[in-house]
Amino acid sequence: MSHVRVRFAPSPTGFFHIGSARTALFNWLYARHTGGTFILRIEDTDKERNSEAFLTLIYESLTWLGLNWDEGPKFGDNGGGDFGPYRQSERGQIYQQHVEKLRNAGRAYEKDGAIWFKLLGERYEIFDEHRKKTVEKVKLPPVVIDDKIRGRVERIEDEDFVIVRSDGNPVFHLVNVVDDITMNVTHIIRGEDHLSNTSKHVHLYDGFGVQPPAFAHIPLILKQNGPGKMSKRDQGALIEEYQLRGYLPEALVNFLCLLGWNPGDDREKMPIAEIIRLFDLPGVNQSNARFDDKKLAHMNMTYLLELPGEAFVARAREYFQRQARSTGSGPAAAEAALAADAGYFRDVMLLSQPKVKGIEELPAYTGYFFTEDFPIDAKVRDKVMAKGDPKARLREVAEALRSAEPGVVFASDTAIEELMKGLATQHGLGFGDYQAVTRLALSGTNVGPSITGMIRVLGRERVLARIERFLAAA
RNA sequence: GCCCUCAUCGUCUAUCGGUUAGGACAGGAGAUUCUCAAUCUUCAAAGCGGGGUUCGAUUCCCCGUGGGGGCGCCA
Repeated sequence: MSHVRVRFAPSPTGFFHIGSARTALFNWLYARHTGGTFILRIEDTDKERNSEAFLTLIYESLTWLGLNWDEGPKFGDNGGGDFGPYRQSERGQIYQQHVEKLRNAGRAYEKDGAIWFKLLGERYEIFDEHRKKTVEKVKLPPVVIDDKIRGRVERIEDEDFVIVRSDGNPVFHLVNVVDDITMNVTHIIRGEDHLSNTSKHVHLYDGFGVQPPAFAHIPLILKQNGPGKMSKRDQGALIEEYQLRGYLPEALVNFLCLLGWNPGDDREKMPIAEIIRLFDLPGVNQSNARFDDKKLAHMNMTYLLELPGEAFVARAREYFQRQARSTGSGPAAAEAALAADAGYFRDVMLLSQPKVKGIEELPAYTGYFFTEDFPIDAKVRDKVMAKGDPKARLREVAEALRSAEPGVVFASDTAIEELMKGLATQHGLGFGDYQAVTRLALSGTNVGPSITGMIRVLGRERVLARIERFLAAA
């Protein structure tokens, strides 16, 4: 166990989003890399906007991403620790004591019912153009921050600031610093949006007579379209959304690692253990990164392709179950799939695994497997039926399949392939002449898994019935 | 307006003074395949501008420009 102690300190005032997740991830990676401690602290001092639902969402999202915390609120196997409580709403006493300390040291005073932190230096008044009011400033040398990512940063803090609101509630800057002191946090890894606050925090540390911890300000994630940083309202910003869409958490984590960090070479898809081994603060980029959902989707696909078949089937089933509970057009199709024989469902999913880019494509991609009432794509039909004599080809396929040994032919893709290729050579035609129309009759479309696999999985009864029906209608 | 910060293909990025500036996603073309994907090959695509320092700057420094963040009794 190293002495490194880092924390992720979200506030439960909204959905858990990509930016927060990456901040959590980088803290977690650093803790795991150094063998240190990863602390989860809940900054729920904003009584107006807090909610238990959002709190639970934080726990669930972190857990889904695999970012387990060593200290913090209890949730599953996570949490515990000797530096609690880990929710700021339960730490009122601690803050009060620390405010007293500041007052006794002459570093805090009351004004307008609130308590202010007192900067030490020569005072003067000046009109602030931006805020349209006269403010009292303090002459002070710049605060120097030796940031682990950005290097030396200087900023002058020249105004006293509120640390306890007039309603008695302590302010973020105060509680943040007090918690980091009392929880022995050694490295503060947070978004660059806090860089300007850091001068306040350093003064606060000084007020408590404590050496500030190391700071590491990571760049922000920008929204993929339009100006500004990514916020909870942006398309694709919510972690929960990816979970719901059947994304693999390891893919999302891998993608997030690469947004602002890289191993120093060309590798992108990497096991988390390797990332932990290589991750370090100086390796984090300094410039903001734009979120790219296409690249995320690609990363997800590569993970999906490598997923063991049974795991893929389990994920698929989970997704269909969620669809069945949802509203809209999804439930009926999903229920049909879930109502099917488990072995059949499994075969269909295994057949589809190498073909889809994401779990979320599965319902649409496999729909015709689970209903006899599937639509026929008119455009595809017109195209397929236009050349040659597809009906004759289809009759040949049906006849050959009917008279074939079911236990042998329908059990093997290669047997089906040989059967169809045999027909093709026998009639001096190509495999495609048989494939296209058979696919149309069986699925109503020209997109799908291999025709041989499709025939094998659908099975003799369905295949023959579908072809018969198709021929009758055509 | 003030303060902080950043700057390589459309996007994510490699390069720690000397490279034909590399990779990935997205895009184009081709190959392969039973469709569609995947895969493989391939094409196009970048050092923001101006000054310095240096034998030599994408790389170091300065100025500008542009992006981002902050300037709450929000966190």
